[in-house]
Amino acid sequence: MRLKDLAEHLGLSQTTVSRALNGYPEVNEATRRRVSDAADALGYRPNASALRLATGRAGAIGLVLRGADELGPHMSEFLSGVGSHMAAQEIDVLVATVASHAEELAAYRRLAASQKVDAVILHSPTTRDERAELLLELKIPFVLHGRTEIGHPVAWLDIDNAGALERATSHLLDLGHRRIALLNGLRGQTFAEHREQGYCAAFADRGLTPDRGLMANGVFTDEAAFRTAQAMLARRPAPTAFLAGSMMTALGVFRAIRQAGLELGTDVSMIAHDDVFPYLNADNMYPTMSTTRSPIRQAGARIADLITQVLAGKPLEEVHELWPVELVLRESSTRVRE
Amino acid sequence: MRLKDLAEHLGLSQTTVSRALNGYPEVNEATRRRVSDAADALGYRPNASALRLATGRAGAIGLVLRGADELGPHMSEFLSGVGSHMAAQEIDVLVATVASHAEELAAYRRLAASQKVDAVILHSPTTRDERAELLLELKIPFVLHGRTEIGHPVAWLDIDNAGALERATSHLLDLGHRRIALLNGLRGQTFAEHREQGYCAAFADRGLTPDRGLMANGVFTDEAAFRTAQAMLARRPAPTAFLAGSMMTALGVFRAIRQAGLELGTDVSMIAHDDVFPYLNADNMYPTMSTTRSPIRQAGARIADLITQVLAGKPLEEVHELWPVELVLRESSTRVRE
DNA sequence: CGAAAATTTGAAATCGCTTTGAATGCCGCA
DNA sequence: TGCGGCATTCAAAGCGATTTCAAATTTTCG
Repeated sequence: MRLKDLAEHLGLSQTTVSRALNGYPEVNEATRRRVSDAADALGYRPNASALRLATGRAGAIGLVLRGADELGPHMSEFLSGVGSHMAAQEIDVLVATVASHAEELAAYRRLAASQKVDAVILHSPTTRDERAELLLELKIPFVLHGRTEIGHPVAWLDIDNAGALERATSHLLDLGHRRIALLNGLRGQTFAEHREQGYCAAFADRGLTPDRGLMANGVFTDEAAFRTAQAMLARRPAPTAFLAGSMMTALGVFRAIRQAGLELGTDVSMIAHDDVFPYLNADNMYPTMSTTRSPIRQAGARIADLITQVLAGKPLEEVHELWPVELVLRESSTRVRE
Repeated sequence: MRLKDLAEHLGLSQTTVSRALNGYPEVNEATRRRVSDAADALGYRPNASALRLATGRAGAIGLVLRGADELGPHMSEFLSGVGSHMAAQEIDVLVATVASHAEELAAYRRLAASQKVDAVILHSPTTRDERAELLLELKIPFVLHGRTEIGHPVAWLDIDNAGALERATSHLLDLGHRRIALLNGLRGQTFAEHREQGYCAAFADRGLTPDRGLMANGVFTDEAAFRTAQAMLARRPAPTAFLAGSMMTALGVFRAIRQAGLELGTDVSMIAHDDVFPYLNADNMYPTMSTTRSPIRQAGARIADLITQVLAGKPLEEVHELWPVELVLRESSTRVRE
């Protein structure tokens, strides 16, 4: 069913039918009704490629995922947040997966050259993100999930990682902990730097300095966390508290604690960052897990929103959102016990 | 940079340039070289919409995700498997998210009507999957991840869930377990039915009958698993072994076991199904987890492959793959101890 | 050498839509 | 009656690629 068929069926020109369906004012209300009824009845929908070619809009946004390891379970949540908002706008989401940084850059170049997307979502930025610079150069609008420091203004949405870690660390310090291990993300990632800043700030506020040996950078897998935590617990004096970068990290740390013959929430404390996965609930862990909490799905939905604003022409300087992070105290964080 | 521009730049017609780039035989080798060099140098890539319109191929496949709860962490792995293979073919992956079954059907109708995709990947089928029937009716080619029983032949790739559970159950029976709890997926899902069949078959082989009260259906979240396992452990006599439907399920069961004051691998055994997430490793759990193992990422990559075969015209009857599932024995499954 | 065949190139039609610019019909009003 | 103005409708020209069909050039060979 093409526009032409529909037009013939109705005894109208393509022009009129097109206008009727797209809500142009110069078409008779009776005609419009007739057209849109027929379109519904016949299940007409414009051919996407033709529409895109004619309008010059791709009607799609891109999301490039690099290696599942880095993304882990976050992505499906984030994606469903994005998707829910995009569907309403008749914009689809193109997901490309790449293996390396170089491939990722190439992917953006391809997207730009073939004009497959109107904008992209950029995530997991580094402090000075090369991809962001490339996107600016390619003139692909984008919204950044996170922050980066490059010359130009960019649209971004981020959670207050520094604030979250400052509060979490402060809380542990207030409970008397002094040797607090930080299992952070990879060095260079903006969020990891911010978390470190927050962590250090809490110490500094109290005239204390953190132990460098208790600050680790790595991927957020149970395995990496297990190894790191195990090594740290073997030190003397051992840390009395852990700040875990993600729920997967928390699982690994938890395992290390048990294997060391210690008890979480009694001998050792932990606060983990929780992106809120529906299939893994901090509240249902045993003991229940204290967390810094920020739903990643909502962030995805909001970013989708911001993308449409950017595409509508809103100045990038005005598209900045810093979301606060809740500190939810549960059983895993308790007063130090030496 | 349009084809026209490139053609003018080279002093050639669009026809020739197009042919040169698309590998048609009737173009002089010297010309072809000249053209493709220029294309590379200038970074020319055909406009995707125009290309699609002209060729009638959408150059994309669709993947509709319904509610993150059902998918959980599986999807990002699966997706990266799919994506890696599709990128090579210059086919992109369109991900749509929907909230309900009805929305999902509507999404397929939209995809069909607007011809946004050449094919789709259908996953998590029910025994008689309505979506599969719709796709046939809409004449959208698809490959099913899983199996379903509808009138027509469909292309599918599935893992041998029945075989996997039969072996896992048999193993537990051989270890002397008789009260083996099965934490299965939702009723109606094909894989859940298959798993139940395998489970029952193992009992039947030994002239035994499983306890219906130990067969539960639910979503694969730690929370659901925890509740179910907790309830089952409260029964008398209590189950001595668990078959967990996923790694998330395993975490929940594990927690229930500990909370009941029991020890996994000693008092209670468990075998979990492992889809192999890079961020959660059965080998690194404590105790290490016995699993039925089948990497979902590979399945995604292979399905991408099958899609291209189907699009190339391979008869659906010939596109069937049943993947065996490994049974990996580790510390969590031991001889029963009454 | 010259006609036929083979090779190489190009002009124009096509894909299905939007949008420009023109045409039609109808009304009111002088 | 006639004409400007308004409300509607339409024919045709894009959008940027592929592809058909024809033309130009070169090669082959009797």
